[in-house]
Amino acid sequence: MTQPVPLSQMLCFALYSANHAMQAAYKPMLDELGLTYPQFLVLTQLWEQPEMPMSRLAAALQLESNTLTPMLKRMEGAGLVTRRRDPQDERQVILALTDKAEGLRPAAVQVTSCLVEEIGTPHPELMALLEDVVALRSRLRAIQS
Amino acid sequence: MTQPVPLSQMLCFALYSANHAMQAAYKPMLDELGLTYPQFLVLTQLWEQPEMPMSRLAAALQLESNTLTPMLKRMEGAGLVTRRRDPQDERQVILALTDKAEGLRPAAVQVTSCLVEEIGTPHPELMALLEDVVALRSRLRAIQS
DNA sequence: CTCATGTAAATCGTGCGCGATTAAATCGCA
DNA sequence: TGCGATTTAATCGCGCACGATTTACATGAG
Repeated sequence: MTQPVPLSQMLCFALYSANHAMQAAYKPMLDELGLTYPQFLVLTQLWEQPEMPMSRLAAALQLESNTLTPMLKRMEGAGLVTRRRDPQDERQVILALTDKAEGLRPAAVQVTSCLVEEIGTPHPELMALLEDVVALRSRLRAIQS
Repeated sequence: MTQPVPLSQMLCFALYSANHAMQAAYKPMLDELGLTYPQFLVLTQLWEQPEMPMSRLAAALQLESNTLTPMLKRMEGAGLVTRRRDPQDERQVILALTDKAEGLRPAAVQVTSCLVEEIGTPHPELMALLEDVVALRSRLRAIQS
């Protein structure tokens, strides 16, 4: 059974390329806000809760300090977040949204709803797909092999 | 309507993080073959058709020369592919699999079927998810905004 | 034949992701 | 109280992705 499965029928490639297509679809709108796609995801989390330790953000995004530290420094440089050490535990860095980032929130919400509209798939179907993708992610994370 | 949708309910983040989880699940097995995840996708295409111009590979993976050229040079250095100019059209680069890369094919097929097993989702459900993700990708590519 | 047009790859710069390591602060236990 | 173990960020190196530009080659209209 060394029968080749073509790339077009591999779930891993479908995810890979759909993710790229999603980023490409967001790109023109995020460009206008001066955000990269990962930065947009970070802000989405912080718009939910505007102050949190970096460890919490890392858990939410499933990213580590080697990715987040430089990214958050760029965002700090862009005036989107502030970073300060927790006085109670100097190991931790507390992130907080700036007013500038708060100001981007309505536009960002528009970006997503605009994109959902452009995709054109009925909302219930999108939610069903969301659940399936989240379930797959859970099973993948459970592997650890 | 600037109501925030939480990150956990955004399809874009589900795709983003599921893609990362997929790459992480493949990683230990690809490490043993000495392949990165994108290199594995390139080989999957070339196992289907062991010789093709770079432009064709680029179309299949939806990547461009600025990504593929350095990656294929690394793969050439690793003895996985050969690169030569098309004598009929010196602009084009013809890629071909080496025997070494052909030799990896059975192991690679095992990798994927092993992973499908570990995920544990019934095959029909995986195929249904594949179709849904592919359909989403099509709609995203159609946007162009 | 010539030159403008077009096309395929390569190059350059920037921003992720992530493995591996390091540095600093805290914790826990004798 | 002191000291090893743990935790949290930061740092370093490398390999994608991708926008923008450049170079080499091919093509076609005049």
